[in-house]
Amino acid sequence: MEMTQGMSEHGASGLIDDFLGSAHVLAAIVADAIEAESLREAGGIPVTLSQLKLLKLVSMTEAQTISDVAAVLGVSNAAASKAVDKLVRMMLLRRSEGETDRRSIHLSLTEPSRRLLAAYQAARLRKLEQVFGSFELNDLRQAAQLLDRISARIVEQGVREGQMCLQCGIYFREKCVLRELTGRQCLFQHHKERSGRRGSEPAAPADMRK
Amino acid sequence: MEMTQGMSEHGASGLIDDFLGSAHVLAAIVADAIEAESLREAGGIPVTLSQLKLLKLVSMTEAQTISDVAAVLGVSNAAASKAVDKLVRMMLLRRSEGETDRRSIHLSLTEPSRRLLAAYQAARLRKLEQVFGSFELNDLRQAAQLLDRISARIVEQGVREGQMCLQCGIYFREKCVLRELTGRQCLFQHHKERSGRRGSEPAAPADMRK
DNA sequence: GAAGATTGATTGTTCAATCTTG
DNA sequence: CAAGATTGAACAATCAATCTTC
Repeated sequence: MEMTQGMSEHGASGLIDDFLGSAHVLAAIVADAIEAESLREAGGIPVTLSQLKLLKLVSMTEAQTISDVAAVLGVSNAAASKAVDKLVRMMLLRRSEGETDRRSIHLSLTEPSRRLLAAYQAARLRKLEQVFGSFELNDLRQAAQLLDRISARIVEQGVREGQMCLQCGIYFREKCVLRELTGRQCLFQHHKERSGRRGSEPAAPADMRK
Repeated sequence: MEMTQGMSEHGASGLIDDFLGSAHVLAAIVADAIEAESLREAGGIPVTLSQLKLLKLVSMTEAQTISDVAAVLGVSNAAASKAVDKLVRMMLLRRSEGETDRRSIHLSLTEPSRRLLAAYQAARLRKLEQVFGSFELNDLRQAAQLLDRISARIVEQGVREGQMCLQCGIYFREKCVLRELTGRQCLFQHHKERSGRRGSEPAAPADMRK
């Protein structure tokens, strides 16, 4: 029974485990007590976090292929197709054929989903202010930087090439450090570029994330 | 095309979103590229992360009720029961009736699962050394502290009382700051106390985490 | 023929109901 | 009858196969 101690001498391994544990716990609690809870408070229609993610994606990019949706949601094409279908039946998404390519799809929000999204954002903002009011922005900035550097390092080291980054979860980011540090492409960005290039609609989501 | 800036006026909300995004991304990447990947490298039997979690729990606490297993895994009792059943069929767990209370269950590892766990731990340690070799332990310590304080604050603020903490994921912690800061109980700890009290076995897992 | 989306079969999850022991 | 564990029905995820449009 060796494999007892810590990483190098002693302590290091325990420290790293603590660090990883802290990051995991924070992520889990945020998802549960901030995101999902805000969603519940947004009231009305019961919607899962993964469904919200889809709605948010649509509001931000006017997504036009199921594959992109799937990648951003982190699920299979099949699952994305079914998820979209369900939201359409719930009247939270509008689905129309692509204009230039009839294989692809154009998704847009409906009034109810716009309201839902806005209510969620408001509830979330309230919670975040309560929680983060007492922390130093500088500390947060610094910590975020460290986390990003670690993420980047893991990706550099460990992930086989040719894969896009799709770890954003619900946090689509204009300025993604992973992207910058690793040169890895991200489907959110990828889609924004593509849909930007063909200026079919102004689309102006304008409500999220400000 | 605005949607660039941030929270209240400018900056704060964007910063917090970035921070939360960084934490989420790190957690996701660690799960994918460290934990799951180490598990794949451990080779032999294909086991999911959630199954590993169960094995690890057993190795650390000699778990004795399905409900505890369920809570720590973060799934329902039904799912836990089925998961245990499957691992038993795969010969990775031994299940016997409780000694004092025949309703409950006593779980223990088998030789193959012991080997699997050890291989996983070794692969994981290798990866962690590669990844974290270049970071300052002090920065990690400090960041972990900040993360913990934020988690604790969210729990204080947002979570309805009477719930246990079960957010550890795969990171069972002897010294959980959430527990200390919030007084909230944790099932891992809870079980350790209980099983410590009835000294039925030395059990000495002793191999994990030290 | 290849890219996109959908459908069918399997697996894993939940909730509700049931069975067993205390 | 309460606490524990299991079983059955319903729902979402996956992979493989299919259908449609380019």
